Amino acid sequence: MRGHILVIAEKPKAAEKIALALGVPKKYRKYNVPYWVLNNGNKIVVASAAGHLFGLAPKSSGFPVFEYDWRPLYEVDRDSSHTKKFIALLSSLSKDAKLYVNACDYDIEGSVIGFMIIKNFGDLKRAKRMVFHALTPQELRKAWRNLRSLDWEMIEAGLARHELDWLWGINVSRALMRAYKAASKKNRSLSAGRVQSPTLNEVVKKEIEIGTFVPLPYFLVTLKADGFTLEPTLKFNTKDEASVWSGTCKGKVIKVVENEEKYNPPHPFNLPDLQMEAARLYGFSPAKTQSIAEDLYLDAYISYPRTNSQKYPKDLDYEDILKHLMTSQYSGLVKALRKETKGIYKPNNGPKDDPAHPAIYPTGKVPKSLDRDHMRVYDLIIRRFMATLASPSKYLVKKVTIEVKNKQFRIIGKKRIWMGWTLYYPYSAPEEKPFPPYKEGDNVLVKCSLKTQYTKPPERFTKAKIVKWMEKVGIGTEATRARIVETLFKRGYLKVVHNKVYATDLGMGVALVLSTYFPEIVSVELTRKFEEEMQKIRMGKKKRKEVVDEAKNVLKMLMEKYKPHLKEVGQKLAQALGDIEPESKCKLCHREARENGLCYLHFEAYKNILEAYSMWKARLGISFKDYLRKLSKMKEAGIYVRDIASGWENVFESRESINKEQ
DNA sequence: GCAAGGTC
Repeated sequence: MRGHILVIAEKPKAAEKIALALGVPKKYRKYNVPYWVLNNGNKIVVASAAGHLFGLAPKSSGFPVFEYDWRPLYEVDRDSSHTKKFIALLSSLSKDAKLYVNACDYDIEGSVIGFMIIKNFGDLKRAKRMVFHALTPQELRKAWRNLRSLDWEMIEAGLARHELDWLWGINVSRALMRAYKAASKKNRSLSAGRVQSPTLNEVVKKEIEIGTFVPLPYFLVTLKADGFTLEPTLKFNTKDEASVWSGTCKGKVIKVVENEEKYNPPHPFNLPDLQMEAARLYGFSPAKTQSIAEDLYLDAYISYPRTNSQKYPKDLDYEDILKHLMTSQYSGLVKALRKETKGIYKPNNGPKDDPAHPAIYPTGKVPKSLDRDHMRVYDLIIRRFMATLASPSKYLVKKVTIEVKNKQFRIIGKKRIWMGWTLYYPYSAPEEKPFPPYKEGDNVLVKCSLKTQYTKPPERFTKAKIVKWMEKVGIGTEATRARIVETLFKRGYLKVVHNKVYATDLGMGVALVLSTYFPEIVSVELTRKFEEEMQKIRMGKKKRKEVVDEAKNVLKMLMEKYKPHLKEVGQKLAQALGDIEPESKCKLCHREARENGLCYLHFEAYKNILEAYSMWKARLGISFKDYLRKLSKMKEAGIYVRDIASGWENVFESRESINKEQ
């Protein structure tokens, strides 16, 4: 192995593609890890990492802690024992190499992964960076001809990202644990971080909103003709306004338009879209879908799933994939697709992109047997793939405009006249609606019905919706979001009932403590700030040390301010976990009383009840007592609102207060 | 023991 060039990829799949692009490689195995050797004038050895092989570890168990080391990941993290054999191989292949090429993904993490390997086992003075944005042979050969010097700014930015997350995460987590231990004498894993804490805070905000929600009454008038509902329905604040629309009225058809509407195929799957669909159709959590997709990937049934892209690779051989699928249960659909496209495949690529990986597609390898859940995800991917290549679906749409009391309403009928992509992926096909039988000039009898309705609280999160929210606000990555949501459950901050997410007392307590003492960490802005700092380092405008020192100073200051409150914070957390009782209890629950003898949740509900009454009185003319009676039984009303409403006389003891409110 | 980020 003397004098070879060692090329380091981020993962085995990429290593293989690089090796195949650079020549005719021979595949070897050592420590059960594959690597490739080829000769194109130089002896080239292509091997790979498996993501990060090194991680940060504290130098002490103190608090706060600002000293850390880079250590092999398998020493630091129990779940990373598989990285040991990669380290062993890379260490062995690094001996006597004349050049080291970092060929990991071209992003700050890839720069760190390759850098740590070369730093530990090779020689940074004889190192180069290979820069490519797709794993196609052309792109890889071009990158090989244009090897760059080591990308120090990217490396520094990546190292800083690790250090900042570590400093914030470990210190704030320890702050929580120290406080809890001081109050309860118990050890318990508590945590906080740049991504998990804003996520927790968002769920807690919604929990409080739902729990203290007071519905407002309004009046809804629905118009119907021959069983068809007219759009829109009418909303009124008072019964008087609504009563104009009652009984049977005359309507006249003033316009009938029939035309064809086209619906384009869906976009190729990225991971968030796949997770949403699996959640919608099968109730799978994002973590479950991701883990299944990873299994399918490792068995080579589908392409790399941890992607945000909605675009297939430019040179993807669609016919080749379909040809293989002919031997599967999908052969009927493949035939139909070939027929309608005449073999010309133009995917409906979406707008989202990912520098490292294309959208998810099936490789064509047909699984022999899959369990039910794997089959469901595989089926979604196959069908979605075919649908993206198919033609738009067509619907005949009949829009009838009916005038009633000088106001225009519509009835819309929809009939599918061309299946198009909905044949392959029926799960998001637009719904058919019966055709209204009217023609222009028809007189129709319209029946009005009046209903009292109540506004609804915001919808609860599902796990999939949390992941979607994280994506929307730009925190976490494809690979980490679902995992971080699971962390919140593992900590006992969140729980799930019938697929809906609830914040626990502990979760609410932690969110409250963090918002009070470490507001930065519950804000998505911390991620923005990190990103700006990384950008500055990459542009050479700032040094890693400056950025890290600034963070250390901010944290030192926050911890100094926090320390005097350690005891009360600990008590709060211990109360939330039921380890200790509060000194003065809320009149309605086990929580600590704050105002009017109520905890902060019941007090918030109390305020909302008082505030909403004027609206109820104006709209329904209801007495305060009846208002409370009604609220106590409404499912739309928050749980704390119902507690207050049904316990009002015990809590406030008097009709006097009731009369006063009237 | 605690983060977030890669990937087996």
